[in-house]
Amino acid sequence: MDTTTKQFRKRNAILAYLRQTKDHPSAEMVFNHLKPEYPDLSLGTVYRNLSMFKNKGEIVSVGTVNGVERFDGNTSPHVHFVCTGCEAIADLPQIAVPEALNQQVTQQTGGVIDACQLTFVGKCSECVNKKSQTA
Amino acid sequence: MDTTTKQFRKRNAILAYLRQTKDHPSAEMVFNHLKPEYPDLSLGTVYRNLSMFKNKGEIVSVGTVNGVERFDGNTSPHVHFVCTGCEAIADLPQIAVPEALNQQVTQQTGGVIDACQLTFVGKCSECVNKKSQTA
DNA sequence: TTGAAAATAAGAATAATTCTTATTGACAAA
DNA sequence: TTTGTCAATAAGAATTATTCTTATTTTCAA
Repeated sequence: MDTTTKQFRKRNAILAYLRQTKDHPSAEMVFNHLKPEYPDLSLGTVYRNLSMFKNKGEIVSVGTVNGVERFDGNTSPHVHFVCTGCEAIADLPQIAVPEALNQQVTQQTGGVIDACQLTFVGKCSECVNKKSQTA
Repeated sequence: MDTTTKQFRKRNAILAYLRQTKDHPSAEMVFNHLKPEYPDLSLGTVYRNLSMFKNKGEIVSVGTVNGVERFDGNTSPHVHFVCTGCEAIADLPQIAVPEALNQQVTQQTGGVIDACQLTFVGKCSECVNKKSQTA
């Protein structure tokens, strides 16, 4: 019975979704997206696998918004924009972190740098408009 | 009885500690630090006040390390260095975020930028040494 | 003093995340 | 092919982080 096979490898579905989506979903968002197709999917499984993929470097955490961790299947370093209105996280692919900064930090700390996170926080144009409509 | 007075205004003690320390403590770290002096301090009170100070802009969140939020009493924007070994967060006061980046982002998004977080993640010199000793 | 409203805080409740244990898959040996 | 063993996977239980509810204290005007 091939449904039995389908029942497993939920791990793959989780990774595939992260890779494919342009959102930067939380564990719960991933769960909600996959639950219809995998009815006996557990939220714990989503957390466990996200954590495992993160450790393996297959996905990346882009920090937390209102206490909820968000993930990105795109591991190449890029800048993020977090909207405090709708809680969306968008990529800013055309902006790069100046390499000179890394070198400065290495010098100052005397340690080793693994990653650099640059995040802009604000309101996206949509939420700015919504706000002005209300007022 | 003036001990009664001391029993309250724990809020002030929380803010004072954040202002004075160079660590970037979590709610629990703040709780552990103040508990000896304020034996009936509740962890909930620490969370609530940290959240309130954050909203008022008197302190700032510097993100989470291993799922635990960390705070900074220094609200002037500066760069952080997170050590994944000892979970310490240090300031890098001499490094500034290039203003040109802000302008780029404003143009690209068409939205409003409230803040910019630049964080370097790696191992501090101490943890690098520890690691090589073990090997 | 006393009464009402605001401020403050403890403990209860909830939400996020991790741990434990049971189930399934893979695959070598019979 | 079956069966046994070990690794992989996952569900639900448990734990930890955070927020909510309700009780206590303070303030201050009457």
